Amino acid sequence: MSNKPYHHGNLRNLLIEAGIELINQEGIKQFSLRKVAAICGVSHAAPYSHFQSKEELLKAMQDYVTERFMEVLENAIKSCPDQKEQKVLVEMGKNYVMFFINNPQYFPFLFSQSSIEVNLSLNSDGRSNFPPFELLKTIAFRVLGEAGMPKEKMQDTIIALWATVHGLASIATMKNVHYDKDWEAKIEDIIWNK
Amino acid sequence: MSNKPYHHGNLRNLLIEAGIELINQEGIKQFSLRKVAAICGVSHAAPYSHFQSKEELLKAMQDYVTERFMEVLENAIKSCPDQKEQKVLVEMGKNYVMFFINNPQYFPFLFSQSSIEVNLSLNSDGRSNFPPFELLKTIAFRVLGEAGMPKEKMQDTIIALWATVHGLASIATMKNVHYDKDWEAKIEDIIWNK
DNA sequence: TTATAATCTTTACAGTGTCAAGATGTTGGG
DNA sequence: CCCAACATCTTGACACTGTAAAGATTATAA
Repeated sequence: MSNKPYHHGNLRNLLIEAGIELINQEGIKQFSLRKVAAICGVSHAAPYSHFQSKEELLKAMQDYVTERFMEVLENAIKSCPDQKEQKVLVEMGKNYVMFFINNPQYFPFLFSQSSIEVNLSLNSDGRSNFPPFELLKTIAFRVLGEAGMPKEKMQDTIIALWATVHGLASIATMKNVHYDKDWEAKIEDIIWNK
Repeated sequence: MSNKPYHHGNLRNLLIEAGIELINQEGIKQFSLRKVAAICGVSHAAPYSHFQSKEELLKAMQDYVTERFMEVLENAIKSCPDQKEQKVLVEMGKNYVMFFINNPQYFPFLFSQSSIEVNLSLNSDGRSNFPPFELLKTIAFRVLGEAGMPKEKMQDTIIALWATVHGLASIATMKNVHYDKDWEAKIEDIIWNK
């Protein structure tokens, strides 16, 4: 195992962070391996010591962003210590959307090429490789169950909830969105009124 | 004006159709100008007689796909001649999602680079450059108005409706979606229960 | 210390978007 | 009918991309 500096410091992590920085500044369209290498001050082939291909670096970057996304969702859960009914779901939804409003480039970056596998079934043997959705499923399953919702309706409800916040995030991160009110409050209303 | 064959037939339209075919087969990631030119049997620089850049060809292809999308939405409206209450909205939503389930590559193609401008206000001076959303807004505005919904609530409701179907389309077109029931019926339920 | 392995550089190659110059066909005015 | 203007297409070139191979450099372990 080697996660420590060899020659040039911990180039692997540097590439990931510089890559994400590049995505934030220029968008996924302008991203290139050679640019990231140049930013890190190494030759254009150096990344191949840590990643087998451009896709592998992108995958590592996506995992990193997904971890930040998870933290934001977990913050929503922590902010509801009592976890009154569906309040925690609304908070999660709000944070879901706000994460992408605060980092608009992340939405197409995470979801456009989309190696994300989706499993909508609620039993534990059906897992998605996208942890945020698994978290949302788990919390929603518990909250809705405690609220007395029959298992039949739960799957549809959870899909609808996910679709709504996911769609809001997608729409809110398009170009030139004109909206006359405060997003954060508005999103909360929309999720509540579902 | 010249929409007729000059040298090589109507290369402009050929490029658009071949480009969309390529997107369908290999996805947006594998798309290249030179491939499309080769498919059409012309030299690699020939497209520059009809499009100023690769982006312009992609834009024309998006417009073409958007027209097909509009036809599908308009079919939903025509299929509800009585237009009973919200039935037409459910049909539109169902067709919205099914269009992308039937053509999974179209979703990232239309929405990833996303030159789409969004205007969520309901007065006519706020227009999106994405006709499907304008159509959905118009129909929803009329239907919900007839149902007696106050204008205050309409904006949120329409956004929520759009976000839900848009999110469903996004989720349904990810890789390896496992779902244990029939999409078409399920989508209808989800939209109804909103 | 020395051999082995990990890391990085250099060089090379095919594929990409785009531009400039020229070739080829089309059209309209004399 | 002819020729000039024009639209269309080809050829060649350039910079940039991802990636592979070979070699150089440095760390690790025996």
